[in-house]
Amino acid sequence: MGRGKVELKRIENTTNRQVTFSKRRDGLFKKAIELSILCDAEVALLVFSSSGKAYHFSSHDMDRTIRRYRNEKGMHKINTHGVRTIEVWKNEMDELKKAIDTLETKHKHLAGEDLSTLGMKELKQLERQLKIGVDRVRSKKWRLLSEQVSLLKRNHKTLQEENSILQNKLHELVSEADENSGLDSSDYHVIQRFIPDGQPHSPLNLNQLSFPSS
Amino acid sequence: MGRGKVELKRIENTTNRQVTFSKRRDGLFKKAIELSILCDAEVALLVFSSSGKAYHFSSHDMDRTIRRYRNEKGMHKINTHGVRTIEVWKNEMDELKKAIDTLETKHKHLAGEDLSTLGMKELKQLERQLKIGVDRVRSKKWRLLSEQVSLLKRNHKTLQEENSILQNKLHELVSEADENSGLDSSDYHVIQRFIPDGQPHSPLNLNQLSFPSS
DNA sequence: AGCTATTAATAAAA
DNA sequence: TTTTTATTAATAGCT
Repeated sequence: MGRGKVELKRIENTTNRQVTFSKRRDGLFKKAIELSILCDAEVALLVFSSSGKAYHFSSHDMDRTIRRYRNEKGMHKINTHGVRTIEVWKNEMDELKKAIDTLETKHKHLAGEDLSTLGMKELKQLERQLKIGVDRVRSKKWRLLSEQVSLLKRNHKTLQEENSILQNKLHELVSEADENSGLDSSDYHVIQRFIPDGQPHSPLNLNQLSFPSS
Repeated sequence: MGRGKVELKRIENTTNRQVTFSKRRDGLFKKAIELSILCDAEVALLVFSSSGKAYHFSSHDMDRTIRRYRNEKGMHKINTHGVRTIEVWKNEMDELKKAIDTLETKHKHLAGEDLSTLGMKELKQLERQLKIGVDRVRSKKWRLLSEQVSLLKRNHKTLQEENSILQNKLHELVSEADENSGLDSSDYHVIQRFIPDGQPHSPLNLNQLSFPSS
């Protein structure tokens, strides 16, 4: 793809070789990038010119890709060096640290901090996410509250029933006493004061209930 | 270089993507080999397909090239100060993992997931946090939008000014021509068509503007 | 996997 | 180095 074919062997003319290196290096990196994007592949490329200059590309994280490569090979020959073990540990640590960084950044964004790097698109997405979060938290709060209320109602009903039974029994006792031992009406009224009238104490600790403000 | 151009973005059709991967992968490795031979360069290439299969090439020794890369980056970590025991490493790892767990849990809570372990108090706090986040994101969005709008306005004003200057000049020219060479009224109307009437093209690329939906 | 119509890369020249 | 141009090489869409 030029004005003539080229043999696959070292270009002896130095200038020519350098020019060709520049062009083909650019082409190679372009192709590497295209492959990684078009085909969703993980690609890492390292190039050193004969003069010693370094060029590199990695679609993901270079260390991660190298690690992945080493793991592939490592399956074959486990721990021949012993040094590798430490390398592996280090790599794992690096990954964990990176994961933490990512999470912390996300967390800050969700808290509305460090937003200066975000564009309108990201901000909109973030707001959507936050709204979903708020909605879910609210619905969970509501569910909790409903449970507590229905528990209260059940309890209340039970108490009312118990209460009316107690009232009836008390009335019976008062009537019996009235008939059998002739107490006067003032005594009756004293006893009446101890009969609750439909507002019993609740055994529920009301401090455990807290109502959402919205 | 095919029967049509291809956008630089992930190929969505799976079959197509796999076929393209095979072809371009072969092409990429061929190019890498050619570069290393023709230009006497040290090249290392690692590729993982999206399905996880590994492919690699290195003109010299892979580990040597990776080492060279790490040296360039100054990645040579100083491991000279004392030998760390495995216990210490483990502890550090565990701490990092714990930190990740904590962050992930928080993250889920902010997304409104896994709320079952939370009580009303925590839910209220969470909601408050989320609201703060939403407010901040919204205000950031608003600031961005305002900037975009004021940019637009400035631009618009400039254009209007330019426009009226141009219109005046055009009118002057038309008047002169009218007086000096006695054009009839039909000619004048032809010229009139080229006088813009206050709705100039904007040099701003309006696609760069995105307005929040709320 | 092969086969072409096309596009992309690039060798040589300027 | 960079640009241009003539050729060769790579490959996208089909079969």
